[in-house]
Amino acid sequence: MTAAISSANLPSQYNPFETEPKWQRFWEEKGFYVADPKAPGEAFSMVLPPPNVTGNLHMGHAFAFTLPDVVTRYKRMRGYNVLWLPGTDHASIAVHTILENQLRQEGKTRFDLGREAFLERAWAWKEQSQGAIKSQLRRLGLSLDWTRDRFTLDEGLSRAVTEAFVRLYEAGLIYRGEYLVNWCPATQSAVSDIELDDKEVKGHLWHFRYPLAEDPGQYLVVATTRPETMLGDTAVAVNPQDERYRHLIGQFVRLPIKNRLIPIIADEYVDPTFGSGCVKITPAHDPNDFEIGKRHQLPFINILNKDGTLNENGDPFTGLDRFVAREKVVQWFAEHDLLEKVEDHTHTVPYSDRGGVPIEPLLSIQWFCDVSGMGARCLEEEYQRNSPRFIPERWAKVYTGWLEKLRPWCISRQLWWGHQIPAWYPVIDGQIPEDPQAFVVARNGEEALLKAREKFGPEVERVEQDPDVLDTWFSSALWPFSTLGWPEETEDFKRYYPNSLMSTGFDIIFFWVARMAMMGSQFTGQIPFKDVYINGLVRDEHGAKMSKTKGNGIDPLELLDKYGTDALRYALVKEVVGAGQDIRLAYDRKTGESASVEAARNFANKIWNASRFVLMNLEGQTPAQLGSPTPEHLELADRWILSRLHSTATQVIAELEAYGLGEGARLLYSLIWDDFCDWYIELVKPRLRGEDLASKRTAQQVLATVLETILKLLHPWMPHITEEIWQLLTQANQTTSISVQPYPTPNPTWIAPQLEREFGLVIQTITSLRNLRAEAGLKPHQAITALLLTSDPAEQRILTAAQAYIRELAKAESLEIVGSLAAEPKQVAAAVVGTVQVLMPLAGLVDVEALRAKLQKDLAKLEKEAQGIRARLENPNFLNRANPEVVQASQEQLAELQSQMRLLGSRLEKLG
RNA sequence: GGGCGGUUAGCUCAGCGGUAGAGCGCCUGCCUUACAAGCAGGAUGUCACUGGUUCGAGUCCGGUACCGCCCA
Repeated sequence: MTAAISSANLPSQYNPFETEPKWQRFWEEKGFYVADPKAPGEAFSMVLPPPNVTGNLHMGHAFAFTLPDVVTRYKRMRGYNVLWLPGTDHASIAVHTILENQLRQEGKTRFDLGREAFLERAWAWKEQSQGAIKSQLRRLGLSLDWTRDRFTLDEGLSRAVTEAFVRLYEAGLIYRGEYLVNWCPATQSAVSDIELDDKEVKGHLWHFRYPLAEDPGQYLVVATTRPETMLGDTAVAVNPQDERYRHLIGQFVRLPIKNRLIPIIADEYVDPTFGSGCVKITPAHDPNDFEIGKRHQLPFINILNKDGTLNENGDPFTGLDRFVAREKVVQWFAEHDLLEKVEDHTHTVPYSDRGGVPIEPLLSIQWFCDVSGMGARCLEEEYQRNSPRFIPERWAKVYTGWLEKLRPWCISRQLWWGHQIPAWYPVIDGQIPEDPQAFVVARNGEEALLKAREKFGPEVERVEQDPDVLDTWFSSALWPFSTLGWPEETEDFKRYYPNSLMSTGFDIIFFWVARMAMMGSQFTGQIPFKDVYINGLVRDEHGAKMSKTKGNGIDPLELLDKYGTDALRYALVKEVVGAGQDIRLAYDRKTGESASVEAARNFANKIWNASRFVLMNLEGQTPAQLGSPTPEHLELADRWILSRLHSTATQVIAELEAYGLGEGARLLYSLIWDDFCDWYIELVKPRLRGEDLASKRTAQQVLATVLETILKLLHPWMPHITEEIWQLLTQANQTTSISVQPYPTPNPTWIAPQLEREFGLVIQTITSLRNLRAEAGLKPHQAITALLLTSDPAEQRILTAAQAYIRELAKAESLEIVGSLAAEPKQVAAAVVGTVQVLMPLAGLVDVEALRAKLQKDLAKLEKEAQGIRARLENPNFLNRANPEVVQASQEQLAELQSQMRLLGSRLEKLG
């Protein structure tokens, strides 16, 4: 099968659904993207931000993954030794939420099921979701190395997690401690600060009276938004400078309901201007109060159970839900005349991201990681060496800002799906000692038992592993190196670490990027990536953030099914400005159509048809068989398109090097559609049909080389269609792939700005004639007579060289380029380009008024333009202070406008 | 309260010191053997407001308004 035969059969519409799966399979089967650490070339390595195994990919994934694929494909073609490693994340809390919702439908809880059965379900869910995600990643045409696919809970990564935990513990950086954690009563787990979602809530501010112990007729007024917490109050605080209360400091109030004496203490934290200036202190249930409690050695009274009901300390409301208890407390105060007042109060309440309910600060024993040291090292790296480099730069501030106010990282979660904490408690006499510090950390159960007996004596019967799992982000933090085989010093690790690039969203700079940096610096002594490219969000058609709760997501699969992968990829990337800016995706919810993806689909179709034209005219010859065109055979149009090609390639490469992915996409659009299709192909048609075989061959050579270069330039954005056409064009027969061909290297000697300017005159002349035709109401097939009148020898030379083009594209059967007119034509449509008078004599009946109106309109336009420049040139300050070149350019510009106006004026006069 | 984006043609967005562009949509004419998912031609803008810098400001600097995000 030759290309000549197959290209004759090419359909006139590009069908992505036939070609895309074919090439996806081809790429993977042939292993083009399997990294070889032994192969030469500077390493370019990335790990895919692992999608959660929570269902399907959404539009944000499609966007966030296409961007680095453009970079990866470019780097691969540039000869780098590329590794792009895929994987998925177990997403502890998210999967729990899904499974527990399922169980709720069945009227069960995970505790009914038990750990083992629950985990079985989790693994089954993971299989299903992971399968869907992987096939979707493949459908996006991402050039991932699937032989290195990883999952955060797989054996190797779990070993890395255990190793990291043990090493951190041995370095004294992991400890158990009693802290106020953000407790989610819905999921019954601690959540980190950054898993909180603050919501504005309309609530109340209740003002309570706390009677003084020594004088029950007097009382202090405290205000609270959470009345039930008063059951755990252990002090009332005032500002030490506050004259109103200074004399009371050290005295006591009698806490209502509980009838408990609690001290009045002085603390700078209290704002004397807010409310009454008295603050109730509940150290076990408020982060600020916790700090005060520690400063003043107050008792910590926990009143809550883990499910959000009150415990025995909440007596007399033991067993009630926190919100029911709230009402009861208020009622009690009201009944005992201790409720001073109630105000409406809008305040922010922290909600659990996953659980969807207000979190409760709760005193409990958790595992913590002291990240202060690693954080400080990361900060220094960023400040001293700009490492990692953020693109766009402004995100570095978000990163350093967070690192500057690091808190201990609570890494334990009261969940089952995840990496169980590698800590064991000794069982002595059938019991685990109450001391929270009685544990050992080990790599496995056997080691734990040995360590436990060593530490607690031979009476340890057995050990019991901590039931909690680690925060999912703990394993994610190791991702850039755990995926490469760490803690082993593997070949991959040595070759591809640190990663060259991390491409991800701004929303997880804290969750993820900072933690990877910290763990990387801790375990490998290096920041795990050189560059961090931060992409923006895909917003919906109204500019709103897509979210599950709003239900305004746009399904990428729907658009892929409708327009194809290349179209979606191109549509997403071409919207990007610089980097990191959000994009908005046009979308019609009624029809499911997207104008921008459709435009990209049309672009693909345009490329397809231009290629079809080229293939049909190469007579079965490949670019290699045709060879390079010899410079002396090139004509004007050839030199022009080659100049456009090489200058655009130069710009595209500069953009790619600076992560200007959208800009590069737009540059190629213009090169392909405007320059190549609209002008070059049209200009070359007569030569392909003509008798001049040398000219024909040159045209074929230029068409072939330009098309092949364009395909390579565009490949990173639209990998499938470029592969499809490239295979046909080169007759590569699937022996190799365009994706592993060298990226074009522009040759500056082909770039001819002067020639491009001159060609501009030709284009304008043709456009002007077409305009005259249209104004005169001529049918497209009607031939015209054209006169081009200019006294400028340079213009004469250019037009003469291009006269065949003008004849062809303006449908001029007679064309004269003259310095003066022998006889003045009677009725003539006229325009002016440069100093060329473009004249189209019209035979027979013509609407003279229409010709006049057209000339007057053109004149008015010129006059308006001239006025601006004249005003500038009449300003002495401009003449004195502006750059002389600019002044001269303005003068020349005005001179040209004036001569154009003279020419049009004389045309107008001649109309009579 | 602090920080970061954005505001340009009906819509989606480029442009970032020399007097405004693209795609879609709109109007006119075309199924011209690469392409009607197309071709040719055309219309459309106090570049949010406001001071300033400059010979000259969508373009640089300050402020205001509105929209959106992030952190308290």
